[in-house]
Amino acid sequence: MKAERYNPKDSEPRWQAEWARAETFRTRNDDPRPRYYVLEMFPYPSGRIHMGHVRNYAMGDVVARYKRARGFNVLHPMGWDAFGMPAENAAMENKVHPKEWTYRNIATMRGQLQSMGLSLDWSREIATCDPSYYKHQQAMFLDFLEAGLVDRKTAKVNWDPVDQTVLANEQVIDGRGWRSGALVEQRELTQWFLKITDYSEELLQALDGLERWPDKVRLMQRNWIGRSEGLMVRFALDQATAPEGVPSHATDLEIFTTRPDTLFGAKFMALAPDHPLAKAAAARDPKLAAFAEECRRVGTSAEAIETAEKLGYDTGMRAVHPFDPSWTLPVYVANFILMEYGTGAIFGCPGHDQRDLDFARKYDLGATAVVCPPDADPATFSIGDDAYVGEGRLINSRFLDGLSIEEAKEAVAARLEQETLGGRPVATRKVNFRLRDWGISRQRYWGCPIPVIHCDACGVVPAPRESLPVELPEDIGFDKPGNPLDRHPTWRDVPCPRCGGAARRETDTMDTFVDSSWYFARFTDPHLADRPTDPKEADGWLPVDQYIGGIEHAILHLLYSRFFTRAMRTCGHLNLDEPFRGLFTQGMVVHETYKDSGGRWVMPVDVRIETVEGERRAFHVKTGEPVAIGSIEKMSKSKKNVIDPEHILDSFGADAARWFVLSDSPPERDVIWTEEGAQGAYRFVQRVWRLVNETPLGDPAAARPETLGDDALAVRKATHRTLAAVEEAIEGLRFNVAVAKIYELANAISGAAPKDGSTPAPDLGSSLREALGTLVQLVAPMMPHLAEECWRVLGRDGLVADAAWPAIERDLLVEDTIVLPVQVNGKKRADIAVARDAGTQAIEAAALAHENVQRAIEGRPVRKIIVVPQRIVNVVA
RNA sequence: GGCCCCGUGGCGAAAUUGGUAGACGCACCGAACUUAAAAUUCGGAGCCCUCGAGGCGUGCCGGUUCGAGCCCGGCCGGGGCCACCA
Repeated sequence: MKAERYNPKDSEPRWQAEWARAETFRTRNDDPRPRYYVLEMFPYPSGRIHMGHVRNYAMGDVVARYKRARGFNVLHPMGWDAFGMPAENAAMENKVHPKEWTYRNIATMRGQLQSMGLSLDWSREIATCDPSYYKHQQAMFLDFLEAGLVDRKTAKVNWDPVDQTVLANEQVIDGRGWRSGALVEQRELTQWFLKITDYSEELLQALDGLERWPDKVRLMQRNWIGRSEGLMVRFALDQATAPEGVPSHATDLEIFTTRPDTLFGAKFMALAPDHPLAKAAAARDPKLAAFAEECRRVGTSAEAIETAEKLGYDTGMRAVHPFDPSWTLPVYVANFILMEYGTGAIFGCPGHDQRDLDFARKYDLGATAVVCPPDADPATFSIGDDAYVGEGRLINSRFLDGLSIEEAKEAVAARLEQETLGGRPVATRKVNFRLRDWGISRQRYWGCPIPVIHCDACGVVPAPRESLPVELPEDIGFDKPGNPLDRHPTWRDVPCPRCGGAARRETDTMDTFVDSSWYFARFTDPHLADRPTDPKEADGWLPVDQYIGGIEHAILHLLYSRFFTRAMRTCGHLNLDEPFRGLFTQGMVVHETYKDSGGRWVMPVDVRIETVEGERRAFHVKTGEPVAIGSIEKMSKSKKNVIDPEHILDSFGADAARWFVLSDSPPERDVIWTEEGAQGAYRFVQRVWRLVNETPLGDPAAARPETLGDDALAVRKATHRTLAAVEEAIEGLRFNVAVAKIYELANAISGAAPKDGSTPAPDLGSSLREALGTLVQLVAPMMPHLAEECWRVLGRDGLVADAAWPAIERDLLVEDTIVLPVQVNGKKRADIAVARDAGTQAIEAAALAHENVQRAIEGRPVRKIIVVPQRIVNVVA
């Protein structure tokens, strides 16, 4: 009964059609079973899926199918992060409308994903560029506006003068726009901000509760939020030195410090070039103005920071030390002070801050040690080339001398809080965050319009709710740079909703990160017309039980979503804090690179690998010429080391592709795509098919005999051991381990089956039948089409996709006799077989009786025997 | 500069979380089947040697322990994130 080879090209579309027909993966909100929400980060519709998608969605699909089998009502939806710049770039390059380009790509990619056989509920599909989606986003913007969560303020941005748009920091390369190549300018623009900083403390604290998130991601977010505790201290300005034109109220200079303990080591003050006091001084000092301009020009984005010299300009002003009216400090403007952090001003303590020390050495400002290391002599300790930032006790600090750093911080805060300057306390305790508000204005067309109207008389007026969605106009052109919305008078010019006078729409659109900050909530009830969410459904499904995506979103997308969920809670759209209970960040798919003799990159499809004299060699398939094998890199068009999933799905089928990206590497690590590995996966597809078709099983109607022979029992034990192991591996998202365990079961089955094709004894036959059924079910989450086909061959009812996960017979997991390794002085010398419940004394006796053990002891007295039940015996002699 | 992660056969890796290191796969070697190849099946394989009931072995050095891939300290190498954050 030789079976035909399994043909995925025939089988896969058939089962996909069957699942669609039976609505197998349609999820109903009124299903009473416990809920489980699996979500993979939705794709940007760039044109075609890539291997990263295949890996991401294969993982999510394993979880989704496994949880379905375990009896959960699983929500596993898919959508499109469909707004963004590539659509506009395509419009400019290919004269195709962004909308048309985007929807065409969605159609292509939907087809590709469907050919992967994913257990998705396509009835819940959403695209963020669809007015039925962004309508609600606009409504929520208005909600946030009313709730005080939106701000409008000026901020410095990277401005590309050629493309006439704002660029994100990542889009500025060596000070030039990534598209236009034009020198980027720093511009002050009035922009919309979402007040994520209102939730700084909460977003930080709640990280502790995200136990099923990778520590790495939590740490990255913690650092990004960047909480620091310190003191705001006001230094009086020495009025004799204050230049004219400094506003009379600016009698003091406020700084933020985390090291108030080092106040007696202060040598200078430094201001950001944009600090109001610096600007006022610059107004009367052309040289200072030129210096500040120079600082601005260099900018802070580039990595030139590493090499940038610490530069300062002495304003001539002096600030009075808070603990000594006779002690004044020079006030510099310095290029390394950021206006955005703290107050844009610092006091410099060269002794205990390396940057301050560098600055002080350059301008000869001195350095006094005020913290003495525990092992140093306070009388002689001084600062050399390195600032001292470690623990110690205070010196040279008057009333602080002898205190620890913590005690000194407290003492300084306590005293300065009591003192006043101009009627207000000199110092206040303050928690500072690195996190900034989220600027969402983009000068682009292909994004969600910000629903406000600008009226000369009334100012900023929200678009009336009944006018939503503010839809993007479709009659636009990309022949000129800049935002087409700006050049579209019939769209832009509208009457003011308040006074009826001439007004114009906001032409900025929202950052696309806004779109992806709530899509997971929309999936819970995606066709709701009047509200973004039904809070009952959102609360019922969320938080997402398992979210899977790339580590590149560790900060922005995941932090924005955490903020957005809280903002939505504030506005009554749902009632929870955290969107994602479990987060998994998967690794990339990487590939070798190839170069021909001319140094040109060669695509993997044009390369043939051979082993010549035990060495891997590559040749060009067309010319036959040798090709150099280069390093393994992330798949990229520029290095041409890209494998098109479509090609793989075509030649090996979806099951083999899925199986391969799940095997080998642990899912959080990069997986190397190799032709051999893909073929290996395909071989396993065929092997399972052969096992199911060709393993002789005897009469299918025969009942399993009461007593099993050794070989039949071994098969049953292997089956249930594998079942337990695979279950644990999938629960832990350790798909590579699950794959390995499945191989072991396959090996056990082929090892136990009669080699000559003869009919096995009834006990073995029924054990093998059970083993094959279990194998098919274990394989089903990963290779669903093959599994359905095999399920039918085995004569089982219905779809394996609907079948309940097999129950483990725990009795089969425990052995009556176990083999224990015996060590002598930590080196393994023997194995002994003992009863599972053998007592310590019996085990010790058996161990000592073994001749290998006796020989290793060499007649020395046995000092101690350690018996670890079920594990090991160690004889210490 | 700060913070963090990772180093195990030729390769990807596994190791019940302190208890037999190298499961499983890829590549490789041998055998069977075949006119031949592919496919398939069976078998081999960490390294070293004097081939033994042998020695060595999880980047390197040291420590804790009956016992360390796993814990602690210090190096070396690779990678990531943030980056003048006061």
